[in-house]
Amino acid sequence: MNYQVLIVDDHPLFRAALKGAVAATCTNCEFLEADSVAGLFDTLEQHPNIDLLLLDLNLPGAYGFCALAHLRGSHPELPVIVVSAMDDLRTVRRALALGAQGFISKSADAGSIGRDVQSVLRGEYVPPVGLDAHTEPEPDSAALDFAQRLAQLTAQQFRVFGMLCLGRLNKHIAYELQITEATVKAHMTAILRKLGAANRTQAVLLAGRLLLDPHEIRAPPEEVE
Amino acid sequence: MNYQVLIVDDHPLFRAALKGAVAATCTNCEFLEADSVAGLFDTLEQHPNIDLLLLDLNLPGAYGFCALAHLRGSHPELPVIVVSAMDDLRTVRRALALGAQGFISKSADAGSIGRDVQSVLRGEYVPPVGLDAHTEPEPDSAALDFAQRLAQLTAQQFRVFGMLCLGRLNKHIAYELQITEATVKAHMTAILRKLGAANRTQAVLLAGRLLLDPHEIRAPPEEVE
DNA sequence: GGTGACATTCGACTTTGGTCGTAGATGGCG
DNA sequence: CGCCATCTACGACCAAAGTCGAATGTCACC
Repeated sequence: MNYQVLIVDDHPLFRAALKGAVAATCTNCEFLEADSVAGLFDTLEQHPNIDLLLLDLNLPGAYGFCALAHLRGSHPELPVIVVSAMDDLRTVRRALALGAQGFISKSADAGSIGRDVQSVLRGEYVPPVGLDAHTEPEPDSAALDFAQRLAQLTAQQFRVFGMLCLGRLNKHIAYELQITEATVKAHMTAILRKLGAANRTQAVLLAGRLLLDPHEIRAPPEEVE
Repeated sequence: MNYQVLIVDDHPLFRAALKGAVAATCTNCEFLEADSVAGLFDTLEQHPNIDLLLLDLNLPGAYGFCALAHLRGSHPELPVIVVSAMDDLRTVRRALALGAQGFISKSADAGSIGRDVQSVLRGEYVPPVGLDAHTEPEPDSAALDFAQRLAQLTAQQFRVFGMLCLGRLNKHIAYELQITEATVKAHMTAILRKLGAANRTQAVLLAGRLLLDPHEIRAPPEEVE
């Protein structure tokens, strides 16, 4: 029985390196690749039996933790290992708090990466530095609340949300998704309701909670919903 | 000849502590206080001869580095010392890159605070840990570019910008500032032009550059201006 | 096969946002 | 003083955003 592992990173060389590191210790692994958030969700639709996802945090589209948050809602059974160049304690803690099953620093060596992947595949991964996603105090309840709201979005709504976070007009979004502007607006209304925002500007500000350094920000938008 | 020192922090106790620390080593200092960004600029208008500003980064209104950026444009002659609970190297570097004359960690003791303030008042402040704002490599050119754009805003435009960053409607902003919605829209048009944004959503996304951890974000809004 | 829940799509309508032109107020400068 | 630049303010006009109701399709479940 083969494992199907999906590697998502925008850097082809790094995807190859990751693949090599995992293949060295996991002889029965089959690999899939994606280089963007859109490609990630497309691949998940076409291959519903993927066993593990290796997800880079710095993907084109500036979703940051948003993609992870939505993954937890749309594919709750799929284990995700976050791969990131940023590996400070706060980033690790947030990734685990948002539902990642593991965290791999991009500066880790191939051996430990292979071992960690194996651990997650067997369901026995233990986060480093004594972290425990479940007993740790919640680092930022506002961010977690927003993550749960993001998880409620449907696939199409999340695509719209992604382009909203790029500052696109409804017209552009409609063109990209090959639908009418009226439909985009309908999705937008649903998105705003689910995210608890009064308009798209507030939605973007809220999304900042999953991108921001929480120590640098305060006073979220008031009068929400 | 007395120095006029303006202390801006939302915590009254901490303002008092700062005042005490400075007064201990600076016997000819006169103190002014403000607890918000609005109060800061109001005070600056009423007292044009202030010699030094102690500015907390975590002020109500989520301006983050935006207030500092605008200060550099609207009051280029006024020295600013940033006071912050966050004192990691990146935060210090960014504050100095954005034009702060000094940086004081909130965990510093009264003696060193007094000494640093004296140094800045005499124009001979040297940033800690071997940092030099001028020879350091620019940490984030996109953020610096946006800071320069922010510096071009007029006082009233910056007030509008502040409420924009809270997700307010033009109607609310008009009510707060006691002007017509038409006027707010005119200011908004000027703001968008100066910031290089196509609409308010992009303006908020751009503002994120001065609030965000730059390592966590990528892919700024495209098709700007 | 029927039924209910929900995703997706869209059009008509209202509200909000943004541009343009304009006018008064202010303040420096020759 | 007259002149120019700038800030502030406003109304009229058009574009974008957002709401509501409704049609279609899908899937699970009885």
